[in-house]
Amino acid sequence: MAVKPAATGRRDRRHARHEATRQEILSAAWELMRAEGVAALSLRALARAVGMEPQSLYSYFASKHAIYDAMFAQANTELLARMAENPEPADPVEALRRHAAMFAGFCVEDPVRHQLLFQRTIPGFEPSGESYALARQVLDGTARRLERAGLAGEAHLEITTALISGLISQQLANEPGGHRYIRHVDEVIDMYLTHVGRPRRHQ
Amino acid sequence: MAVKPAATGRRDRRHARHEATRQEILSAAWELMRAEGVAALSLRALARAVGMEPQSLYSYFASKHAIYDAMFAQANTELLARMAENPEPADPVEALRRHAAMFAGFCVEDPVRHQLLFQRTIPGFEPSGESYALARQVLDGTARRLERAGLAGEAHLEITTALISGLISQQLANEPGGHRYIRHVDEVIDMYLTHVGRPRRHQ
DNA sequence: GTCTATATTTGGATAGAC
DNA sequence: GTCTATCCAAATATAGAC
Repeated sequence: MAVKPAATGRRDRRHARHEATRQEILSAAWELMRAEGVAALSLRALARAVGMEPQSLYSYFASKHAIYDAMFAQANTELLARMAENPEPADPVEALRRHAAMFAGFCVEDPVRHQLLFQRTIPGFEPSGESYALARQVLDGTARRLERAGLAGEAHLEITTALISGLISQQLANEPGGHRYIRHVDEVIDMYLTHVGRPRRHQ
Repeated sequence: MAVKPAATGRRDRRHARHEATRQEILSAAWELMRAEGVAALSLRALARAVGMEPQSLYSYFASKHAIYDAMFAQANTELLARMAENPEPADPVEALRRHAAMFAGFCVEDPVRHQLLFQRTIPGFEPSGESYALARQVLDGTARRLERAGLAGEAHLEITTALISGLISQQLANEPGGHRYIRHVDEVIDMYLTHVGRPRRHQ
């Protein structure tokens, strides 16, 4: 449907402003969550943080779950960007190690984000199909790297993600901010490679 | 302080009745949690479940957190009992495998209990010192079995618990009720034993 | 797009009669 | 120990004026 250029420009500007406010709200939501915990996010506190009345948030998000969903999508997009910019060495095993290290770093640098993405602890929240597709893309990226390192198939994906996510969750639970557990990520990957008969000493 | 036998008997009966009601409340709380989720427990619903007014619960527990704490202690006590009754073979490696299998089974058989015990997702809830001591006992039992299998020291405890709990949490997140992940518990233990130079093939 | 006003539900907790 | 009555605070969400 065609519109007059002038009207389009005005509409674009309005749209851009709307988007900017949305982002502002999401930023404040992340900050609040980090301070108070994932479950403690409330529309009241969020509105106060951005200088609005709680009701005005409904001009930007249809519900509280819509905010969670936008955050879920945002976090997955950020992770996909990290994956894209993370150098992928020609050596597939080294690439796998780098990927795992990047992933672990991403998870532990923001516990609240990790909780939102990988633990399903918010009662009643289910990511939308659109947002879930992003999460799926992340998993596909991991699967591709595993395949290249000779670990094709669901079973390898399941076990390796379980082992690495075990290190991550223990790190977050017992020593947030540290690296006592996740420093063993490379070791665990090599251990698994050796275990399945693709020995490859850690360099 | 001495009391008359008759009075003592009456007090004991009263005390027993009080204890029984407490247990009834806790049972209902577990049931509700399993149905609605850990975070969704409310005093109103709990009271309705046991046929009381919400306010009457305060005769049995000082607060909602006190209920969580009692449940936390109860679950740890149950786990300690399982550990005690679980046969401990003379062979320390086999004993370790059995222990891990029992632990994994305990965790996945009740996701809500697992969440209460091992994920800290209830905002503001911290187990009391008394309850925490029980959790500590559980960990000590694991450490003792690791030591006997030649895995003394904090590092081995950290890594093995991370790996096994990774399998458990993936199991609960992706296939609750199944065993696609936890069936690899023995394999992971053997893999780790081999990795640290205590090779011991799975029987 | 933002506000005021308000609806509705729910939460945890206390006081005091019985 | 249990109830009625209540409090207070907070939650999400809607209607309608401006």
